[in-house]
Amino acid sequence: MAKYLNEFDATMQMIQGKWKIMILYELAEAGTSRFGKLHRYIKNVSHKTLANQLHQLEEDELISRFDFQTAEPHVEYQLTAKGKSVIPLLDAICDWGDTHVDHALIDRTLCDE
Amino acid sequence: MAKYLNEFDATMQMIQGKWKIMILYELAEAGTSRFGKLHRYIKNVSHKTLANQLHQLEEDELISRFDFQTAEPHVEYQLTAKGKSVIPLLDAICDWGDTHVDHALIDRTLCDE
DNA sequence: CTGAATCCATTAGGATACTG
DNA sequence: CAGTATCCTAATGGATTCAG
Repeated sequence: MAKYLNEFDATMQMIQGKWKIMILYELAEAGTSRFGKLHRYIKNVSHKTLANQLHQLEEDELISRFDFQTAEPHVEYQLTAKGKSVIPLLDAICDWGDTHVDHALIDRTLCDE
Repeated sequence: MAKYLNEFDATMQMIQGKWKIMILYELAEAGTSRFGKLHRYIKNVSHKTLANQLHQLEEDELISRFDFQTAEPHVEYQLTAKGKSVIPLLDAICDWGDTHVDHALIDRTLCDE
């Protein structure tokens, strides 16, 4: 059981972060994306914070980063196998919220898009 | 999709907290427990923090609190139906970690019991 | 375009002491 | 026993600026 608790914490560490789910979902949909594209897609995220969250996701091996090494900087991000495997778990968390969370409480801050 | 993201955040809010999973798992096993018993079961948690987390879980309606109103203070906590429904989700998070998290990284801080 | 560095506000959680 | 109040530290994330 103590073993499981550590794995719970480790998993939570990987997926918690204000914008991580949006990054993961966007990469799951688009397949691949660049820093600027993610920044435009995820409105309201600060430049620094997006860089931080991408770096954490990369450290946890949920996403991979490929630098094209051209004169004009060009970096692409995509899900790793591990990253793809976590998507159904995120879906499960959303689904539980869908049926158990009071919707009146969460209709306040829809992404302004 | 934005809808789902809000439900993800709402769910994460409910289950994130350093000791919440231990509280929920203990109540799931024991059925009911008192403040002091939880404090003895969950080693290392501070008095104040345990009180905080119990209060949050109660606000989110994952647990219920019954005060016996006797001379000698006596309060019992137990899972609500909503609280019971979240246990399989917590299990799913643990299970994902079990198969996808590097065990070398999490064997450091087993609960010292 | 990508990203690192600095400064700042907010929050979670621990230590401790106090109340009924 | 159960809970509250105060003080303190560490970590998260935003605003902004600098660099390659």
